Order: sequence, then structure tokens, then C-alpha cells
Amino acid sequence: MSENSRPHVRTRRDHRTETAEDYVEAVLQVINERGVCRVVDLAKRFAVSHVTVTKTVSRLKTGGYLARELYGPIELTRKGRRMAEASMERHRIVYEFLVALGITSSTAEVDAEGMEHHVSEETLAKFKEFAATRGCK
Amino acid sequence: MSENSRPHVRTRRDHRTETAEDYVEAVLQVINERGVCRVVDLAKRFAVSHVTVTKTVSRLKTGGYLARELYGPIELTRKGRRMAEASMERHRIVYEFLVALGITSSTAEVDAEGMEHHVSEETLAKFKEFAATRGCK
DNA sequence: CACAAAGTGTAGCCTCGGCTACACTTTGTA
DNA sequence: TACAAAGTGTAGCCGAGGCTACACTTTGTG
Repeated sequence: MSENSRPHVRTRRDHRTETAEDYVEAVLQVINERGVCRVVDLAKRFAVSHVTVTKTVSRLKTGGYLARELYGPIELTRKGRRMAEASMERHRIVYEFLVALGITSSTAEVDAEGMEHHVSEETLAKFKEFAATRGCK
Repeated sequence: MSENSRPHVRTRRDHRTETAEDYVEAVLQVINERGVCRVVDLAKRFAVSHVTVTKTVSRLKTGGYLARELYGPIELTRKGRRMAEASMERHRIVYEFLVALGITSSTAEVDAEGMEHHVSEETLAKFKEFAATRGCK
């Protein structure tokens, strides 16, 4: 467990959960926007083939994050929904922090996408505080 | 090329260069600390088997970032050294930014490790400015 | 209803980044 | 010098996350 604190070990662990977070987050967004989420929607969003989406979704189904039957829409389990909401919240905080810092919103969007999985709770809390106080307290 | 601006496409591209950046950066640091860099040194640093290091090094050799002969030390090519220096600079900027924000140095170290590959030039410049002006200008 | 278009599934291939097991080289020292 | 320990290489395995090609289902419309 002391290994968990080693930087690269943490980074590797982050990578393993990134896909799950990205997917559940996207599923929740698509459902909110269109009512249901289909394989094609995710394929477009991630700019990836439908095959990749199918495989990943079935892995996440095994992992208990998503529910789905043959040819059916992609749904969130309770566990998946919890993760999606937490993930969106982190994403929002990072994005708003960057904007508060003075970053262009389009850049902030892209950077938040990459950064959100690598920000600790401590840093996230500071980001939140900074954004809330519009920078200088 | 417009695809490059799509968030997840950027993130995927980042992932592909992350390993290269981490390796050349580590090689440069080990060389500075110990004079030469060996497979074991990287294996320890990344908490990974020597086999993984050997394979990655040979891939990076093919990519023109590293130079090495059988049983010899790992060296940087000119291209690799350039990347290593740029990478260390980014790392340093992100780390110092986090510390200026008030993050614990140990947390800042881990977070910088994960974040450095996902920060755009625009954001990096802001980070630098923020750290330089000790926060609020 | 029938049929084309849109959406999915499956097979099979690839690379990257992990691993263990085992053989070989280098190195340091009794 | 000879030998053990440390360091490397290679074979072969695995899962994640990509892809194309091709077959099948669903859906929407003439």
C-alpha cells in the first residue's frame, strides 16, 4: 500500500479508471441530452469506431458500471451513476478553475478533459475554493 | 487536423507521448544524479520490471529518443534530450504552480506527475505567471 | 410490406505496457 | 582467477484499447 503513494504507481492506477469515468460521464450526458444513449453516440463523442465502444461497454458492464442488453440502449447502474456524477463534478470544478484563472473556455474544456483524472482531492478542494473566490482572496 | 482539437482525440495523443516524456525525463535525471542511466534505475523509478523497461527503451530507441547498445547504459539522443528538457521544464512549472496555490509539496509532486502531460501551452503560461507573481496580482 | 439505411455484433489483427521464468553477461571480490 | 551477485536479454503470456471487414438486426419510409 505504500506503493500507492509512489507517483508513477498512482498515475498508472489513474489510467485504469480513466476509461470508466469517461464512459459513465459521457453516458450520463448523452442520456440527459437525447433521452437514451446508444453505441453510435459514444463512438462519435470519443471519435472511435463502434467496435471499440462495444468492447469497452461490455467490459464496463462486467465491471458493474453499465447495464445493457443486445441491441439495446446503454444504461447506468447505480454504481455507474454515482461515478458519473462524481466525475462530472470534478470535471466542472477543474473547468471552472481554469476559466477563473483566465484560460479561454475552449482551451479550458480540453485541458479539463485531460487533467480531471489526475487531480488529488487536496488540489481539487483548492481549485474549488479558488474558483469560488474568483481568484484572489 | 480539425480532429486534433477534439478533446478525446487530444487526450489519446497525449497518452501516446506520455511514456516517451516520462522516460527521457527520467533518463536525464538519473544521468544527472548518477552519471549513467541503467535499466535497473528506470525499473526502480517507475516501480516496474526490468523487462518492461527494456522493451520500452528499445521502442524509444526506434523512435529516435534514446541510444543504447547491448548491456550498455541508456543515453539520450539530441531529440531525446530536447524532449527531456522541455518535459522537465513543464513539470517544474506545474509543480511550482501547485505549490504557489497552497498545495502540499508531496501532493504537488504526485499531481504534477499526472497533470504535466495534459496542460496546454496557454494554461502552462498562466501557471508560470501565477507562480511568478506568488498568486494574486 | 419490403427494402434500404442505420445501428450492432463478431472475428481477427495490431500496439502498448504490464508480468514471470529462465538464460546469459558483467562486475566485484574472496 | 574464479565465482557469486547484480544486471540484461528473450520467450511467451495477459488485458486494454485501437482498427477493418463482414454479417446480422432494427428502423424508417416509399
